[in-house]
Amino acid sequence: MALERLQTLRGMVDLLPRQTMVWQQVEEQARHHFHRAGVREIRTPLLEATALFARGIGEATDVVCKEMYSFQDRGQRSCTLRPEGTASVVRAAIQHGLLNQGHQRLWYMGPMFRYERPQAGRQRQFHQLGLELLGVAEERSDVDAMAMAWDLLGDLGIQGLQLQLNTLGTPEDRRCYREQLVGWLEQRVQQLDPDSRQRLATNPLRILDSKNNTTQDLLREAPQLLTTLGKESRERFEGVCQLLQALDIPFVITPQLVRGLDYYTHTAFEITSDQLGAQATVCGGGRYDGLAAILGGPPTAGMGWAMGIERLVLLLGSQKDATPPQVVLLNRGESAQVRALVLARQLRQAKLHVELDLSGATFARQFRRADRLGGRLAVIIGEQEAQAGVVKLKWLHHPPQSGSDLDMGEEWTLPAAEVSKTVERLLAD
RNA sequence: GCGGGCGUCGCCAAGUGGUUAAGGCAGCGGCUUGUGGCGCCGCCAUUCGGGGGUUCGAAUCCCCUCGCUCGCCCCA
Repeated sequence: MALERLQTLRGMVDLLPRQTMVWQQVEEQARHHFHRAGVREIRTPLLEATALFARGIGEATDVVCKEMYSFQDRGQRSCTLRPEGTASVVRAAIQHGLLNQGHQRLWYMGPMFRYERPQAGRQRQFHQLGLELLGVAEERSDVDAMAMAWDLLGDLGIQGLQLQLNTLGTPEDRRCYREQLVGWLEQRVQQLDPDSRQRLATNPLRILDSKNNTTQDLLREAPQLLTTLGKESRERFEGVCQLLQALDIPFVITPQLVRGLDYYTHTAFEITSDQLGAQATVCGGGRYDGLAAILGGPPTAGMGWAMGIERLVLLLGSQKDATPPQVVLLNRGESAQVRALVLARQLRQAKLHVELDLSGATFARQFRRADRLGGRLAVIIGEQEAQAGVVKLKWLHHPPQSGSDLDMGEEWTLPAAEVSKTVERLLAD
C-alpha cells in the first residue's frame, strides 16, 4: 500500500524559482507604473464575510452561486476566500472612511480563489493585479484607467492585444433594455440553444455573449443596447470613445461584451490576446457607480480593472534563470570553510552577488559547479591559503575587455584583507 | 457540472503480453591526495499515478479511482 502522495490541491500551483523571476518583473513594473501615476497600494484580507461578495458581485452571478470557496469558521460565521478584488477594496474604503477624504486612486495585487475546472490560463487560486479609482465619475477617469492598463501591458512588451469596449448604461437603461430583449427572445425561444434558454430566466444579457452560432445569427436582428440607451448614457459613451482616440489608443466596440458581475454600469471593457486560447482576457473592468451604495457606503462613483497575472506571465513567455553570481567562493578544509563563510558575508555586505559553495566537494567539482552557475570570478580558499591568511583569485570566464591586469587562466594570491577591494575593482572594469 | 486527450526516475523519453524496464539531461562518486568549462568510467525506477481483474506471464488488455491537460461553461 503506497503512501498517499502529498501534493498541491487541484487548481493550485507552486511557482518554482525559475518562474518567480518573471513574476518579480511583472510586479516591479506594476509598482513603478502605479507609482508614477499617483496610485497607492491597498492590501485587504484574503478572507471576507460571504455577504460582501453575495451582495457586491450579485447573487445570480456564476462567481457567487457556483465558484466561491466558502465555509463556516469556528464562530459559525460564513467566510469566503475572495473571488475578486473590487468588493474588498470598496468595503475597506467605506470601513475606514476613505470615501470622505476625496477621491481615491488605489491598486492591489494578490491571490484570488474560484472553484472552477482548471484549464489553460485558469486556476482555482490565481493572482490579480488591479486598479480602482473611487469618487470620480468623469469620463476622463474611465479613460485614464484604461490607459494605465493599456500602457502597463505595452511596457511589459506584450503584443497582439485588443481593447474591446462597450457600455452598459445606467441600471435603468439596462433594466429597460433587458425587458425589451427578453420580450423579443421569448417569441423565439424555439430557436435558442439550451444554454441560452436557461439564461433567459436567470441572466438574459449574457445570452448576447453566447458562442452558439445559430443564436448569434438570431441575435443580429435583436434590439441593441446601444440604440436603446438614454441620451445621457449615449453621450457619455461617445465621450469616452473620443478621449480614447485623443490618446491614440485603438479599440473596437463590442456590443456583446456584457461582463459577468452585476455591479458594472456604463463603461465595460476587456483587453484580450489572440495567444491565450480559450481564456483570452488579460484584463477586464469597467465602471461600477452603484457598488459603494450597495455595500452600505456613501454613493460613490467607481472605475477599475483587474489583470490575471498568470495570463500575463503566459504571454511573457515564461522562464528565466537566475542572474549568475559575480563571485563564487570555493573552499575546502575545515579552517578554510570558516574563513570562506566570513568572507562571503563581507563581500555581500559590500553589495556583491556572492555564491558560497557549501558542498565540501573537491576543487574540481566546485569549479565545475561555479562554471555552470555562470559565475565570473572565483575566490579560492584551501587549507594552505587559510594557514597563510590569503586567498586566490581567478577569472571563471573571460575578463572584461578593458585589459584587466588579471589575465584569464592566471591566479593571484593576495591577503584576505584586500579581497573585497580587489574584487570590486576587477568587476568594475 | 459536461465532453476529448494523457499519466514509465527530479526533467525529457523508448518500450504496445514473455526471462534483468533502453537512452539523454541533471545529480552523486572516480580518473586528477588542490583547479572548471572537454573526455572517459561507475552509481542513480525490484518498478511503470493508485486499486482490482484477465493471463502460465502485464508498464503493455479490461474495470474502477486519482491526477494532469485541452475544450464547453465562466472569467482575470
